Amino acid sequence: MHIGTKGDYGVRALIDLAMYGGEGPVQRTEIARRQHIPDSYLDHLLAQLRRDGFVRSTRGPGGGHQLTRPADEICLLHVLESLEGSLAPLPCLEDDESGEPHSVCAQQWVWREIYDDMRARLAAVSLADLAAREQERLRSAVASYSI
Amino acid sequence: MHIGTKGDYGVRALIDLAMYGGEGPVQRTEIARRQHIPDSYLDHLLAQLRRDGFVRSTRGPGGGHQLTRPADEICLLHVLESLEGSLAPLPCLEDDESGEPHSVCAQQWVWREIYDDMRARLAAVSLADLAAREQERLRSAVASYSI
DNA sequence: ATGATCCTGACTAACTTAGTCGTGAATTCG
DNA sequence: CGAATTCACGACTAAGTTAGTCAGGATCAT
Repeated sequence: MHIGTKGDYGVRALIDLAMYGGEGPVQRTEIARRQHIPDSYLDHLLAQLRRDGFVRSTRGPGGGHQLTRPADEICLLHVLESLEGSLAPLPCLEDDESGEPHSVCAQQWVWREIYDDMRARLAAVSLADLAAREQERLRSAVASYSI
Repeated sequence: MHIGTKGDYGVRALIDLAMYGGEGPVQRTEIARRQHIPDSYLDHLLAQLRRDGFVRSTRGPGGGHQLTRPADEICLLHVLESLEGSLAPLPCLEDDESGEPHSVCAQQWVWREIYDDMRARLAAVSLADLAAREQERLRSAVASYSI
């Protein structure tokens, strides 16, 4: 695995929707501005997230993007796998549906546990959790300004 | 992180040395043949492992490569970090000596635990452990042939 | 209709990966 | 010594990935 800007930006976009999406659709340009993401790139990330059913979009004036489910029902694991593809650190751990058994490699047994544990931890974190942390981070940043 | 052929081949080369290096130096071409690694590529990997003090090489006829320490004193973590560079899944977790504090990202707190856990597990596995597993794998492969 | 907004695919530059190849340097043996 | 053997090192390359940009089309509220 390796979380690049896709995973970083994409997750932040969803956190943004979790935080500001209460009052109807949020526009892409607004997310891009708030999260410092290139607008044209965010476009692609939202398209991917829509394909995988995390967001719903409406066009036309007043349109924008919304989460399809409550933020506490969306887990980080699924979001990252949507944005980045498989998170497997070794090709031989990839879970492909083709049924082809991947070749065994010398370190497989070590990484199997690490990978399973990683996925379990990521599955235990929801967008709501991330949004709460972000909220707290913003609060403390403002506090430190006002000192 | 992402373990590519560097990490796979390099570790297998060291396992090979752990298994067959008891009787003096092992030649690169011999490792390459046994482990199915392109000879000229293995060259680079051994160079890296030598730079980081995992193997010692001697030239000339009868020369080859040897582990610098007993196989149970070399852990997988250090070997992989030598071959692949930092295993951090996010740039913000990279431990650089420059002292520059990397930017914080939204998911950092989740990955911090995962990364620490991963490193601990990799540090707990030695080349001797890997060699023992490989020995067992070979044994059972031979056994299944003779049925 | 029109203007806001999302949607899609083509394109690109920089970087990484997985090597190959050629030459040089050290060591041993006859 | 000199030839054979083995490692040592750097230049080069092809393919794939990443991180975008850009142009044009589709959809919808008003």
